[in-house]
Amino acid sequence: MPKVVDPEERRREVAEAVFRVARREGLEQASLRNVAAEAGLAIGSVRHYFDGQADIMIFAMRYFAQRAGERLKARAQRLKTPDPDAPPAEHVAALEALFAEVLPLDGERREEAEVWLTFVTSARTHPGLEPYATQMHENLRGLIVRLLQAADGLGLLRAGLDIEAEADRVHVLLDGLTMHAVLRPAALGPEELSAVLHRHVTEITDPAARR
Amino acid sequence: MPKVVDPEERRREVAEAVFRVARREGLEQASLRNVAAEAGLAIGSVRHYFDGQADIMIFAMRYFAQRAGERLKARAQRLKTPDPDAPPAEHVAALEALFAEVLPLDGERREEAEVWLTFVTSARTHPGLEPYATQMHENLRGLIVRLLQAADGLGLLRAGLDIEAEADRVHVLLDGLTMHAVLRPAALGPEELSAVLHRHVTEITDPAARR
DNA sequence: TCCTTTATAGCACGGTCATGCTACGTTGAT
DNA sequence: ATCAACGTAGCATGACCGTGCTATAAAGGA
Repeated sequence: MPKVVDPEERRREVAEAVFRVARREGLEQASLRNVAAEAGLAIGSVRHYFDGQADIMIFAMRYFAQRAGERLKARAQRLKTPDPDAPPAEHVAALEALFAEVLPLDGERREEAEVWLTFVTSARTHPGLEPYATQMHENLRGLIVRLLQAADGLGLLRAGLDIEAEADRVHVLLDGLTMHAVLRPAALGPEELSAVLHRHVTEITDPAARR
Repeated sequence: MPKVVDPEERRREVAEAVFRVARREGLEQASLRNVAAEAGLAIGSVRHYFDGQADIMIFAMRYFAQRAGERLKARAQRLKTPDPDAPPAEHVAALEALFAEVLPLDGERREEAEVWLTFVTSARTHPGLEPYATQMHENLRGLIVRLLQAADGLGLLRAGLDIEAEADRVHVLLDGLTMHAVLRPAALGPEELSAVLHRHVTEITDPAARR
């Protein structure tokens, strides 16, 4: 055999090329030819690792969803403060920081958000991609619910809040912020994103817990 | 001449065909051929009214943005209660109803929202469409600011709110709701949309104004 | 050394695309 | 009745697309 290559690694490299093309020119330009050129591979080589163009798309989105899910979990783990004796204000700050993790506040996450928006909107008319859009959606929504439940358990939230309804509101707010950051970066920069999130977290938490 | 036809009307019919194709199969399928077939016209006929495919796209989005802007204005006009003696609770309800006007709560607005999302996301990688995406964005944002200022003038809002920041939050919330309604209709139906909006309006308005 | 396996490369085909150009009716004014 | 203007239709071209298929090169076990 030739160079001894990890096939899965190659597929991931191709997927990264898909991401770059999709960010730069849109997913509809992620043709076999364009992707191969972007990856620096011959068209025949790419086809050695995929059944066809549809296969590339599906792999790329599955890979993206899986990676995004793992990062989400890792960040949640890292920021989870298991210290029940910390002052409530710290818990509130930790909650806000966790929500902020999914916002495109730096270049890397901004790029990730561009790919995310491209994929989830394209999934509406590409049935093969839909399962992964659903998976990402439910991953985030599940995390939000768990965080709000934990916060409520610590008495951080305003009294009488409907957790499920508030989760909807936070979810919609975070995705709306991400969408605006991607589509209108001049109008909604990192500071504005953080400001809106801060305002929202402040409003759903108990004033007594913030002191 | 043959049938005596209003050219502008013809262009609008073609644009409607673009909307239908974009909703059903995505904007990337809105080729000259597909659009002509959808409009029930010969490909040569369509080309008689447009310079080319790019011209069709730009006209379609401009037409969409213009129509959406007019509907927005008309709805705002219709619902604007110029009666300063009405009880505050009615004013709050009117504010919420106005925000609800932009949400895809029925089939027609749902279809409109699908086209909207397709266009604004596509505009990111189609420079010719960007001006109209900006226009729609600023139309909505401007309306929200004016409504919040009017509400604040009537003393409906909580004390100490930053109108501009709150406008960002409402804007992001409305667009996030619309996006979720389009992409995940099963998870976020009309009732959930209304519930989230109601919760939000309740939270930014003065409790005293709601009685 | 040879030969099987695997990576890489690319040709050829049929299809769709946008578009330049030509041709054909149809219509209404002269 | 004639003809210029305009709507309609479609052919020809060249580009890009996905994909079936074949060919070459490299590597490691026999």
